[in-house]
Amino acid sequence: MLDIRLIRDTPDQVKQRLANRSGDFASLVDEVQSIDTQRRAAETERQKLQGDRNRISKEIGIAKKNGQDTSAIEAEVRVIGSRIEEIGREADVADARQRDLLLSIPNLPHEDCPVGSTAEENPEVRVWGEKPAYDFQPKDHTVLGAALRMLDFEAGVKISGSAFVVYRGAGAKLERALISFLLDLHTTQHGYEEISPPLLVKSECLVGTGQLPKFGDQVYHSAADDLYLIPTAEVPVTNLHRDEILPLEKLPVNYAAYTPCFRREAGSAGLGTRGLIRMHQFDKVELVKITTPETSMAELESLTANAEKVLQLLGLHYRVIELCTGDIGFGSSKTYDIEVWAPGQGTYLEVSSCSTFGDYQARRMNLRYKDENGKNRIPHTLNGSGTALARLFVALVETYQQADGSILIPEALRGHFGAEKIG
RNA sequence: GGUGAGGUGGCUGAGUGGUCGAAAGCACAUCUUUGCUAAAGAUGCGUAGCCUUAACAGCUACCGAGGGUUCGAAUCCCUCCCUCACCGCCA
Repeated sequence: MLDIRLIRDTPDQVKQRLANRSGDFASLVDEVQSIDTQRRAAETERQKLQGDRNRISKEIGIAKKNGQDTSAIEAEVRVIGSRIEEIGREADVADARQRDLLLSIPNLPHEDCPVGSTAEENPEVRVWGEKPAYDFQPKDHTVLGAALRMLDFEAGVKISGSAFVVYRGAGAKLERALISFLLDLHTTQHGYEEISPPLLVKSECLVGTGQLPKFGDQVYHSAADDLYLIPTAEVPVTNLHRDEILPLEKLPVNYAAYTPCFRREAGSAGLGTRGLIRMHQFDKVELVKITTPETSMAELESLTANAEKVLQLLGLHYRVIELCTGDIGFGSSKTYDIEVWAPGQGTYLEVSSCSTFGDYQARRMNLRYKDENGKNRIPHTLNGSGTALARLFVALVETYQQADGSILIPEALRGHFGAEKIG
């Protein structure tokens, strides 16, 4: 969430920067401001009264020790007590309301973030490789997957409904090989620590990373236990340090985690019509960093480079775009998307979204670090997919398909897959 | 799931209704002294909020969480959570 002091001191600047996002947040900022004023007035009054009560209660203790009658003075404190209760309720209500409001206001886009209103205005940052040429009509991964008995969409529907899939045979093995290839790359070449977190988390975690309270309809929830299925490993992994004060030496923190991800995709158009591209459950290797504010922008570049390395090693053509202010996520202050080319689709597919959240998530989860002067400061959090598996699977299979319907395994993956081709 | 024990500051640990935000020790920081790969002493050393300031200071809250009793709660009562041990069940 945003720093209330920033809103208090420079409300117009805050509103101006939020105005570049999609959605209107000016009225929320106004409301936070007026609640904050009320809250502080009530808080000040409460604290003054509490001080009075503490002082007089001490006097009662002393008087009683001296054997004096204290009934009059006790009655006086009783009046103060009921007043404290009254004003305290006001303060608590205002405090809760203020927190709710702050949790509903998105992060400020970074100064570097290109201004724009829709995805069409996202600038292309760079392109790697080029679209492969085929002397035959490249097939869609659903066709290839069915022919090679790798993907069974009917079985997914039978077991769990639309937008679920069963990987089988070489498909299941390819998925597994990709996971271990990605984890090995990031842990041995890029310096990340591997994390295997719980897939069910408490609501506090989702508040911490920003999915709650606004996007509760997008996550699966087990009401009986009040636990949520993670929509991304970002949630449990970033929250590893919720409510902690990290020593400076521990920064930057670099974590890589493979997990399945679960998304309800409520309101998404085209669910279930395009093979693996948008599923309720998909695998992903996520990269998470916690850094000092001074280094976060450089770390965003290296995080993005780490994710790009995956596609480079697999020889997949991709481009990097930067999201404009109208398209970045709720908690993000700057985001790069990596889109891989899928020949069978004839489109680019987003396989990674690399963002810095500035101190936005850290403030929500009360995460801090001690700086060189021993002062508590708020670190920056970053994350990016390194990469999403289902779409990577699509790009890989479609890119390396051969005229005879078989699929070549790129060299970098052969050690993990244990064969040179499928089919 | 059952029974028992317990949750106090970075750690250990005292504190069962009244100057307790909390003794003591350890760790840590600064300073002093002696000197040499260490010792002694002094001082300081939690988090958040409010109010202020050039800066300091001051006030309030926090002893697992929430509620209750009371003029006053770390301390008494209730509910919940967690940890440990043993038992049961189980991949």
